Amino acid sequence: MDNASRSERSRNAALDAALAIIARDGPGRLTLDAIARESGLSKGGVMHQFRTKEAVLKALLERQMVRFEEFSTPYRAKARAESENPELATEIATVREAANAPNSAALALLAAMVENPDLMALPRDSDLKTIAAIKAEATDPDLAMLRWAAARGLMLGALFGMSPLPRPERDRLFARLLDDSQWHGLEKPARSRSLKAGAPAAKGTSARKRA
Amino acid sequence: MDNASRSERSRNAALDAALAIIARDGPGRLTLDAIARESGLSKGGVMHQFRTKEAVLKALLERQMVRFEEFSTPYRAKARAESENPELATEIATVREAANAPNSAALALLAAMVENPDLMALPRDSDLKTIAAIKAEATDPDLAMLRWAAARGLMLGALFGMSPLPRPERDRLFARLLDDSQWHGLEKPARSRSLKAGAPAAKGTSARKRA
DNA sequence: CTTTACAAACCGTCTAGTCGGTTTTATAAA
DNA sequence: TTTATAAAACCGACTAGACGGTTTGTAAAG
Repeated sequence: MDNASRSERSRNAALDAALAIIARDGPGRLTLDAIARESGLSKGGVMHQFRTKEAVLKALLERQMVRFEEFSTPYRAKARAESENPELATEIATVREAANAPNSAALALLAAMVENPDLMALPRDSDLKTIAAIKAEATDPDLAMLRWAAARGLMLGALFGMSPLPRPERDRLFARLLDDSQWHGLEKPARSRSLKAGAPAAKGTSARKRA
Repeated sequence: MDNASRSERSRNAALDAALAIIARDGPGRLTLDAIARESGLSKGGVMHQFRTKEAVLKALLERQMVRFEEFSTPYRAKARAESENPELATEIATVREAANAPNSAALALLAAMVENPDLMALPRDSDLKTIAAIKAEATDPDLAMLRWAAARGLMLGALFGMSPLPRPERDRLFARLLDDSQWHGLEKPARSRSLKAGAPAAKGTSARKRA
């Protein structure tokens, strides 16, 4: 095997091992020795591929972000044709993917946060763009943000073992979040101040979307 | 000072110190020596009150849970008179509190997760009951769960520094989540299960999209 | 022959937990 | 109140091991 492939194989083995450890034992147990043990490499081998532990976390974070982009890009292409809010739909579907994948990106995020909070800047910047895109396409930006927040809440709950929602229920909730037609009842135009007390005109105000 | 008070004072000092350290330096920096330094106690004093580090985390988690119950109980009493979904309203308001409090329960949760994921069982059990109560009172349980999930998403995003939502926007979103009148447009009756006696059974098997 | 990938022993530091000893509080007999 | 004794709270030096990272050595690729 040539050197490039050999290196990549080792790097991936190390990152896979890191994910497995975080998922199984928690981010506090992620050590370089543990990575070496779990991956089958020696510690020297790991350190040859990553000069520091922080480099491992950074690489892990970047790899996971790439993977989710590989999922979201084709999804977005399809969603643009089918959905009223393709950016929101893409984000929700991607987050659903993260919730269902056993070794998700969010685990990497958690480990990064523990070790070095600065690493969070990477996903945060990407989030900023996502949020802007979601708001830009929405008739009711706040409602869009709430759908986005709900997706995140479901994912983080599942990931951290916090919310004990069974899988089928989670799937059902994600499906409802994704379905634009289920949210038209309460959209409020972007620029109007809150009309809490007034006549809400709940049912039919939604038809004037782009149809 | 009598022994009981002295002990409690020391225990609280240690837990306060732990929270401060997590908030300031991150959960990775939480060590027994750091707790001793920050609290003014000696290492031996800390170890006398808590036999292991895990015991510290457990006590911290439990204390924070109690505190949030102290917030939520009177809120629930008021909400029962004012809201259609008092359990949901209470939970959303409590989660908002956690998002805004500088030394939140969620920090303790984070530290526990890092050190020993098994400790998450404590809040998980409490969550189970909350979820059941929210569903029981809802005309549209899935929608209620989504409002609940959105609140969690907002809180966790703020906590982890993940979502860069500015404070006023977060407040606005929480307010909308809390306001029952804003969610009536899309409620769907609970699926045919005897949740509420005498509830008019939904036509057909499922929640079909509204035309 | 040079460079790259990996192995394994090793180093200094940090951390959880221990231990013998000291001070403070509790109990109660004188 | 005083004094004797025990128990609980507290201290800080110490230890064994884990940790991130380095160094030295070896085999394969180029």
